[in-house]
Amino acid sequence: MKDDSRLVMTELFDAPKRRVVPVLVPMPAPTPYSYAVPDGVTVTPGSIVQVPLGPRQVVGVVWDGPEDQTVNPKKLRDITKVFDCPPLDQNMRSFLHWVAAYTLSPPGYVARMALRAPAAFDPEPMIEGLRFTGYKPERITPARERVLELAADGLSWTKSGLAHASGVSPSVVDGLTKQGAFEQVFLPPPPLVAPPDPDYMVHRLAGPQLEASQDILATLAKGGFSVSLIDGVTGSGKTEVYFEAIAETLRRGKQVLILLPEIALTANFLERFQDRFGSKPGEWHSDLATRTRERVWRQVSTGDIRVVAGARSALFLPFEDLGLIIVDEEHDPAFKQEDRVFYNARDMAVVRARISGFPVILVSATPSVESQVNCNAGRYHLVHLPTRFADAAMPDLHLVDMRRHPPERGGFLSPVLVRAIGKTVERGEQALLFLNRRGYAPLTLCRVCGHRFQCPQCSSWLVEHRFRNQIQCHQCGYNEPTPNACPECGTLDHLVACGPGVERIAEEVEKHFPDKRTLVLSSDLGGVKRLRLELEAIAQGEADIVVGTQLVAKGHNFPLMTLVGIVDADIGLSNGDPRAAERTFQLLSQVTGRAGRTGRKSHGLLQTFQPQHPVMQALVSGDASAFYEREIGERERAALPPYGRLVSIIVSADNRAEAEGHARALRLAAPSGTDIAILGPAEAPLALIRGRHRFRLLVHGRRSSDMQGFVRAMLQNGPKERKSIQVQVDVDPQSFL
DNA sequence: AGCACGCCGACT
DNA sequence: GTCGGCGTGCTC
Repeated sequence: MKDDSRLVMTELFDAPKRRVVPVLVPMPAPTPYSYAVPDGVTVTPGSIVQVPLGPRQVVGVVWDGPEDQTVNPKKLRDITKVFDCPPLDQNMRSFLHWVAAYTLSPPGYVARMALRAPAAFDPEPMIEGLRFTGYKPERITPARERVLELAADGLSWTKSGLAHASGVSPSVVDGLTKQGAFEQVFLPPPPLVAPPDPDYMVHRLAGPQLEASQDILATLAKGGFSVSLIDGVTGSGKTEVYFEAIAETLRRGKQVLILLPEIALTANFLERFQDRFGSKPGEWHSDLATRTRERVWRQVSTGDIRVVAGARSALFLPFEDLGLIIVDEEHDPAFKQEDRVFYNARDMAVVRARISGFPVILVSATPSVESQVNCNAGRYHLVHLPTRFADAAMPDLHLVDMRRHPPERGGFLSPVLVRAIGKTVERGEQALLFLNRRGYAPLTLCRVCGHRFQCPQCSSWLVEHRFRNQIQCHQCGYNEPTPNACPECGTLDHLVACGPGVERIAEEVEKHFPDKRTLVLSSDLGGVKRLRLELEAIAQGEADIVVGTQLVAKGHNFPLMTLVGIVDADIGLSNGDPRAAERTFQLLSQVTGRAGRTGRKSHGLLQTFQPQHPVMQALVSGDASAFYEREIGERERAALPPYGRLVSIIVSADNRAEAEGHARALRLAAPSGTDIAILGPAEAPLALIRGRHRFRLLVHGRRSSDMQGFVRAMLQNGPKERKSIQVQVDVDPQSFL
């Protein structure tokens, strides 16, 4: 016994004092974990390290702050490895910290978003190359001759490059190497993209475009943090304006990030960039090959890539020296991430810029109401581009009152629209019909017994798809072959399709114009390749009438399109979403903006049952200011009840079903009359839109019973820390700005 | 998040 | 008698 205690004492006194640092690991712990730093290893806050976590090795970031004294020293494990790459700098760490606090997410998850490149943390390996030694083997064949001719300049070649360039097989080069004609050299890996040249092809701007760009450049010249919103109609040249801001930032030696909704990150955009800057930007999006992703990450962190065009996750790349963020299509809901860490990349871009002290430019033809409010309040600087440039006129938009001009029985197109299509195609121009509904008909029922086809998994309606001869659930993906008998009463051939989808509209169009070429554009017909081919074909004039879903709204230009018909402008206006009107306005503006870029006169016809609706009025008048005023007022009125009752509860859940389970539990637990809004953190700014310091609560809890108890207690006592559930209260993000 | 442990229902 | 469902707990 005595010996034992002596042993313990000895260990206590003699154990070398290991340096301990906090490390953020990719798991939902509320604080960093502590790890020991082995002798001879140096780390600083921001160092990217590999550490053991349970049975596996994970990537983490050495974090700021003192080590956690409470952790049992026996549990401490050593850092396995420090990666040879630039540590995340102070600004980046502050940003990650802020995002974690604001989105109420575990900091380890947020950090992981910055480390989404499995093997990028060690330097790229050198490329093996060959260089001519000056020695010519005695046996020279014609193939060898060609190789040596090329290599005679003494520059380094890769084996495959040299073989390819001289038109021989790599084994010829191998042979020459064996003979001693080449020595092995190591070359630094080539950059993914050449550095962009800010003065490669300067656009000559004029009129409102020039004024807008001077305005933006003046803001940039002041230096430091700022937010500008470029508000300009489709075709007004917004891109050229922000390209000037990019050029100026590049001249100052800083990196630039262009955030785009994933779908807008097209070859077309990259080419426009290349035309202006002489090389393509680095790309960052979800279907990048792993290898490319790693190289982009690496070269962004070392500063080799100067401009990145990327989807929302590009915001978390570790730029070496970022100096400008552009958020194009800033109103687009694709900037919201709604799993794990909930954030809106547009807002987090503003925060990243604020922390690092550089400008942000938001860009949209139809700004979000939030950004409009921020402009009105003077927080954001508004740059207005009111007109299209050159000969591109805005299309003339008109409403078709469906009560006065009803379609033929069984049809969905009013005679007014049918006539307009006829005139357009007779002139040899194209017409686009927009309907945001895939398939043939959104609902099928039995005429005999009234049975409605419903999804067995999730109870939404099954949508008939005639092209595929299937009925599908658009919610969960369930599908089965289209039946011809009613499963309820067994009656044959008495199933009736209710309402239109794009396929049904195409059928109606073909009936009216049997000798014209009608094409359906819908996301469920083939992959990206086929879609690209079809878009190309349309641009070449190989279709007369195109019937399309939402995907026609984005990016692609159809030069011959002079008529856009909105089959049902009212869709989506009454679905309970507080942003329904805003979304409809944005979507329809985008779709109608597809027409009229040709210099020819172009038209848009919007079929509606509500011609007086503010959205319709805003669209046809071309003046959205009254609409925005009204929307802002509506948000005010819809604002959640005052603090003291529940304001909003942001539920952290694994998936949507689970979140809805929590919502049900909350409604059960709360006394009747209590308003409960369940919002994701990405939605929270909606409730906070006027910048009032309302409180927001988060319940981190996974069990409905806990939630019920929590809600009861909170309604009695007011929000405060409880031991079984973490409650965080934080304030309006605007107070940060 | 992953992963292990542990306790009850249907089957090689 | 085992295989495997997911509820619970743990990782510095």
